[in-house]
Amino acid sequence: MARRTKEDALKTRETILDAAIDLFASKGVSSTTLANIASQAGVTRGAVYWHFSNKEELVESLRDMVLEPFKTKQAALDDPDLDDPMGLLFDTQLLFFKNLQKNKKLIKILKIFLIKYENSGDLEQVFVEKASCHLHKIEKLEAFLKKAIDKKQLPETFDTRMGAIAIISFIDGLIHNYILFPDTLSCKTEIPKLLRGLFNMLRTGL
Amino acid sequence: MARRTKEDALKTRETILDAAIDLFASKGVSSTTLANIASQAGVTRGAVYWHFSNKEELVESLRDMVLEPFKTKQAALDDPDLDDPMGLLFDTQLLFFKNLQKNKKLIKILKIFLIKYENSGDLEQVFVEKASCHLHKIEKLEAFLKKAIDKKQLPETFDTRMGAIAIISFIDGLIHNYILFPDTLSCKTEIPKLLRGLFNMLRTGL
DNA sequence: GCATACATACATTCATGTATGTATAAATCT
DNA sequence: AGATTTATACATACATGAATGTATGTATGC
Repeated sequence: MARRTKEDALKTRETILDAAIDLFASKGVSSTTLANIASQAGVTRGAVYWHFSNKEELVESLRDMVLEPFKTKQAALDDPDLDDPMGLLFDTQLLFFKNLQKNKKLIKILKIFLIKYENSGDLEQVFVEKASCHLHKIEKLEAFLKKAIDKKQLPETFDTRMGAIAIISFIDGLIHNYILFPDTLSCKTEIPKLLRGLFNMLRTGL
Repeated sequence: MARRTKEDALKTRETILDAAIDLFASKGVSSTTLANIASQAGVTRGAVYWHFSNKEELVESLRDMVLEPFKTKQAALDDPDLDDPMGLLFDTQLLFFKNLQKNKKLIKILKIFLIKYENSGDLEQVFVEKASCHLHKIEKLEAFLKKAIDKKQLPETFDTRMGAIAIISFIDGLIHNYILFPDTLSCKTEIPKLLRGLFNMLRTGL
């Protein structure tokens, strides 16, 4: 049998992607072969090579699946004049975790890139940099914090460099924790509390 | 030429380990071959196989190089009666970063296990669990925080579960940040400030 | 003389990539 | 509308290289 309909083809493509997600998240990217993915998806390597030119392209497809949602959110953060920068930052971060909570597949993909994929060369951690809404680049976050200072939401003497590092580190750690133990952190209670703790720390402590 | 003296053998063993560290840290574990390591070390695969039975054993040797220093420190934290738990916790974490600062090789090895190694199976993150002085196990950290409550260093109403998560996440994030950009964080100024901020957050905020 | 500390050579597996086959959906022609 | 053609969506088969593991050689310190 061959040449299914156009919709059938899209379906197998997604089946292959799902198989890849599961295997990558459990065995790691480099130790899962395209044959593994094919058999898990119930197809042959021929199908995999038809939809993706190689494993790297498969990985990049997964990467896009996580990054795309943030592209839209990023625009709001780049807005030059905001009346409540810190509030927006808080909401954005909370929204990130809410999305994770209701999308189990997203968690798996994040897991792949955070602990199941060996990034190489200078591009290392490129993904993680963008993971929490593209603010992961320290410079961008610093610029954003300066807006908060302008709006009197942070003290004049605030050290933006250290503030940026504190935010990135804390969020990063929370993401790692969430990925390993999703059940220990609820977006209704724990996450907001922790984020509020972080933001209080920024306002009061140095 | 063959059969060098006993000290020579130990020297080549360390040369091989150093080569492995460099290659693993730059290319990732799975994409560096034993032939790569051998040539980088100036020996043949025969030498590598003489000292290590395979790549996995090499990786575990590196793991031991990082974990061993913590074994000793852990004993102090397990002490049932301490008069200054939070102080000890602070000092231990700071010492961790100080060790990183003066041991460039340690940073590389940490980098390998944090972002250049795809952990598989249920043992995933075993290393990371132990990275910050074995306190990474939430239960252990919770028990430790209870000691701090007993000593009135934390409020009676303190949520130890969330406190543990906050500490682990923040430290984890700082470690990741330090590994990627060691120069942005000094153990003399930034790290103590950030740790103090964390500890203040625990005392005051929720 | 024997175990050591390697180097060299060989055999095997295994994942990849590509080439080819093929049935059928879809487009084109009449 | 039916017949023919063509591109599609795979399955199958094959060829290749690369990494591994092991076996063997060998010089030398002990």
